Amino acid sequence: MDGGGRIAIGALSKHTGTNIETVRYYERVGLLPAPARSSGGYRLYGTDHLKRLNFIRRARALGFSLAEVQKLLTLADQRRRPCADVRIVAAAHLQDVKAKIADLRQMQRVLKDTVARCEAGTGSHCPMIDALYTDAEAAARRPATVRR
Amino acid sequence: MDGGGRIAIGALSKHTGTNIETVRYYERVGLLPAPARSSGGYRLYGTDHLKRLNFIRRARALGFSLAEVQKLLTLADQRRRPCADVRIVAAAHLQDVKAKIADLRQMQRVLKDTVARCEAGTGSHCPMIDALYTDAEAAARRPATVRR
DNA sequence: CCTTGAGTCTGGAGTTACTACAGACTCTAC
DNA sequence: GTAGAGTCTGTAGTAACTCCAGACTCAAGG
Repeated sequence: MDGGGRIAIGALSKHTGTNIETVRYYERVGLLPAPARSSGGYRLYGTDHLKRLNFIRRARALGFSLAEVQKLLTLADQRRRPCADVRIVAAAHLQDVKAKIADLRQMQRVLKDTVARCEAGTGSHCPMIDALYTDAEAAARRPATVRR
Repeated sequence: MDGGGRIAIGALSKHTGTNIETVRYYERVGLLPAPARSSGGYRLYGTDHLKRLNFIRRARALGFSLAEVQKLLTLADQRRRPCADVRIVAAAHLQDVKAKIADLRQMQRVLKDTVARCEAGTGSHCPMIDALYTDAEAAARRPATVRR
């Protein structure tokens, strides 16, 4: 059970839906252990790599940063009751997600309003541009946790 | 009315809540026009710069990318009815924001569930770790438009 | 006039999480 | 043995800043 699947990087990539370059990137930054190599230097992965990579992808899909994924993996690696620690990481991330949703909803509200005024307006100037030039009220107030 | 406020970068930075480095960055990438200089090479800004920088910050606070801000500024600069064009940019961005909210809500749901199971669980293994190792159902399904 | 301390200058590197090459090499099947 | 697909390394690019070093400027006080 030490994983002897012996698959090349392309197969691993396909099985996990991960870009080949991304797999190598994960290895470079230490998320995925360096696999065995063929005589010619090809990476050969086992089932343990497959599992670990799936773990990473799922955590990423839930919005965990690579640093958080690293933490979770470390916790998962040590058998003895990491559950409380895991919960701390996950709960913190959940708070993050909540804050982002709140921010985005605020954006959405202002955007909707302004676009609506834009559609209604028949004047010579644009309500959207006006808002950006002169409103302090709507935007620019909050730090905005969400980055693009 | 061609803006002769003559303030240095630090003052501009304070007035707009923008980092000094960010102001220079905006100039470098062409969002903010290069201001006049003092004899010693200090940047000297006028009220037009102040207005433009405020525009940029408000648009950014609404989640517009710098490329979008660039577009909006160009549209704002040309007097003749850019409102329809502005609305196109803003509406597209609004769709973006909506999609991100949907994604984040999905994340939030799964995270909440799993954290809750984590809190309830008294067994020896962690439901969060389990989910990441074995669930295909919850995560990894959607491409996730939101990046951190 | 000189000094001092805060402000500003430039250029370059670092951040996150990848993605995209180029040019060389390997592997497999025929 | 050769063709074609797969893989290798290393480097550079993306977005939107942020930070740093080392040099220079500016305004006020003595």
